[in-house]
Amino acid sequence: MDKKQLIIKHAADVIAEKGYHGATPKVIAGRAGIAVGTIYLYFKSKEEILNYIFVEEFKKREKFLLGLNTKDYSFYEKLELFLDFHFDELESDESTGTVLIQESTNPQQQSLEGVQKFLTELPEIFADMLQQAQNKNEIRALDSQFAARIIFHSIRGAVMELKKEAVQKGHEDIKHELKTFFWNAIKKKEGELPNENHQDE
Amino acid sequence: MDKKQLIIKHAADVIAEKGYHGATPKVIAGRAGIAVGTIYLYFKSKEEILNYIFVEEFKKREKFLLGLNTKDYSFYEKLELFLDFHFDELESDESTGTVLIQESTNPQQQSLEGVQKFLTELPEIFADMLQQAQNKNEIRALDSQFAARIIFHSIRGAVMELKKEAVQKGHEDIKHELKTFFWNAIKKKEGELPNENHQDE
Amino acid sequence: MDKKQLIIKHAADVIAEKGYHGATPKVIAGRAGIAVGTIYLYFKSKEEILNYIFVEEFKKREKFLLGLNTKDYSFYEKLELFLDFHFDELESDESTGTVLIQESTNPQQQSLEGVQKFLTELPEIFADMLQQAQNKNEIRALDSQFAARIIFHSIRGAVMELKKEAVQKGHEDIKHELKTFFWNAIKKKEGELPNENHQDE
Amino acid sequence: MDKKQLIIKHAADVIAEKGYHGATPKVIAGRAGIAVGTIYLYFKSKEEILNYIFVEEFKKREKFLLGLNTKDYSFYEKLELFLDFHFDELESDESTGTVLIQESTNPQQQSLEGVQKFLTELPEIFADMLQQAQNKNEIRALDSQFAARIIFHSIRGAVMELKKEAVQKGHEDIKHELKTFFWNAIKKKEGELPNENHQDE
DNA sequence: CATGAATGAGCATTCATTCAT
DNA sequence: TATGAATGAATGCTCATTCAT
Repeated sequence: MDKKQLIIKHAADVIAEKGYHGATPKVIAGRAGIAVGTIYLYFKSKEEILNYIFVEEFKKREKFLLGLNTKDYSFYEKLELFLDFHFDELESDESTGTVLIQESTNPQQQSLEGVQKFLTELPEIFADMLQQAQNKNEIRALDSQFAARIIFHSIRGAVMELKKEAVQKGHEDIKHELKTFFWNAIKKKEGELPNENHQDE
Repeated sequence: MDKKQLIIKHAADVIAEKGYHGATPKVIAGRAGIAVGTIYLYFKSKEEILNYIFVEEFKKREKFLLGLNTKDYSFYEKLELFLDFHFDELESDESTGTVLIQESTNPQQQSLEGVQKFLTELPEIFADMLQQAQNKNEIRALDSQFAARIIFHSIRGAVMELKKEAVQKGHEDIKHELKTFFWNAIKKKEGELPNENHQDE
Repeated sequence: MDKKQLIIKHAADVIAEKGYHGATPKVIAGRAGIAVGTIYLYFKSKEEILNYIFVEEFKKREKFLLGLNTKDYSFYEKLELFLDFHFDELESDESTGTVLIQESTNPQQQSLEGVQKFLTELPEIFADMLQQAQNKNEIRALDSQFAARIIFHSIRGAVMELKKEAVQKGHEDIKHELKTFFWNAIKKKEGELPNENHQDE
Repeated sequence: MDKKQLIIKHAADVIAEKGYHGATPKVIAGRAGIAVGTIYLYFKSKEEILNYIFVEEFKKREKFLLGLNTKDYSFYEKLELFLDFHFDELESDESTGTVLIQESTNPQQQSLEGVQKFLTELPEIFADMLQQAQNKNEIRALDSQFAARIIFHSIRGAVMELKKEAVQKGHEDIKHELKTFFWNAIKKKEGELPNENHQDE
């Protein structure tokens, strides 16, 4: 197995478990069954490990999202496919998902190139998709930038919850719930805000 | 001036800026214009400062939410009032809001009583409100626990974004956008999921 | 009650219990029911408290020993009276005795005037007594300086033991054992205890 | 060179000189010519260093004393051999001896396994030897437990004195004085030192 | 390539002492 | 006198990083 991937894998495990600061190179090396020094043959610093994780995961999602745009999907289909992709990723590698969510909130980590990309470029692509959907009249009028971020962070939140509740509910149910939730939030059609209704009365 | 509040205030500032680990007692004391030792006159440990912040903020929100339930508001009104309250809090004390969002994701902090309350009891109260709204037929059928958490974390996410973009958009606009978003996501009435529509075609 | 004595009393208690370094002014003040600042009205420093204890206890013993020399006792009688005096002191104020033994071994404390006196002048007086006894042919030939110190430290050791064993044996028994032990060690030739001789006469 | 022994050696030096509390890891490391962190590669804490010293020295003495019992020595010979052994140890490593005596009186250190063993098990073995000697009629009737402790602590005291007086008197003289002192204190009846008897034969 | 002992700046915390009240 | 909140130097210990083997 590629040693760089071996390190990344165990680093993600330990960071997910103990947080970035609790994850010492010694512990990561121990888990990976290698020497501390070996980590520094593949990464310049501990920070770079985290950065690498974010860069890799960003690339995967970016590629997928850009790929979606080349095909002739409705926005709802895109949303669905992206959520499926996202959840599949999380299922296949739980700790990496946790790390993405956990460590992106830390201000000291937000200067990392990978974290920054993950946090700004990904919602950006998503916002573009929302804007196109709006142009095509597939969804209601909304601030696409803002809505993209709400959705992006809601997914983060949903994932956080999933860790906690020892999964009473299956991933499938949660995905469905999320899709419905978001679709209702952004879809075209009926319904003004109730207080506008109130004002009519 | 109350020294405990002085410490809390500057601790929140520094934690918001540098993260919990970057916020050393030395720096906090420096900002507050007091000696390091003084911190430990009011708090048993650095951890206790963070915990205190969470406990206090939890109490405020709990009180407000429980207060809402005693009055005869529609769910939409409740949602609106809570968002108003929440955003007002954040506006009046930006760093505390940042801390709440930032530090609640760290696994090492999640064992703190205050963090735990904030992360579990608050969505719980919110879930109760959603459940009642469902019973009264105010909103569509949904998993109230899960929806509560999506909303809760979306607010967290929205707040995170607000910090970043040097507020191109005003709080008022964001509040309105969020209200609309959530209300559409959960309101009664029209509209099945589009793919169900597709299947009909 | 004299406040200086009040402080000394509780300081001795705490030092006996936790050692000099474990005895913080805060704890001492707490036990004495006074404020920390008050201690510093009566003592220049924490070190001075310890010094004061040693000086006071040294004075008591010095006075007693010098007093013995003015009277016409046999050496055995003197030894007996001194042991009685010493044990009586310990019984009436256990923690002070513990402090004397405990803290005199610490090299950082040995520069204190009081500790130094206790550790050097007291055995010196005792050595003089031994020397006189030798001159009068009451005891065997020995190095009086050295013997004085052996005896002095044996008493310290005996006292240390007394603390530990929850006193299975009474003070009286221990005193008798010590007297016999020392007397045999230094007496002229074989023979009975001198006061047994006296009783015979 | 073994680094654990290097640390122990310099730790003992510094503790002997400044006491346990004055011996900071920084100073110990400085003396040993290593970094502070290196200490913690070999010892879990500063306390463990002290404990290790006591455990090691206890083992040495225990082994020697138990070894004596397997051979057919008279008690006087045993006493003599033990004193010789003890003083040889002290001569070859002065600071360790000082530490044993100095730090065993501190109540906070007395909970350490090694200190406890040194202070209770060693006199216990000695007491057994005294009891056997009594049974064989080699020495007078006495409380073997108590006498063992007097002797044990007298040796401690004698050692303490030795440090101080810049050794006016040689170790040999002191050993002889101690042997005579103890032998007189415990021997059967009047009489000469046993080895003088031996020489007579 | 791989190792892991060694490093030392930096951390959270304590506590003897002061001083305005 | 008496107070006790405030101080900040100093403590024991950790951990990201290096480098000789």
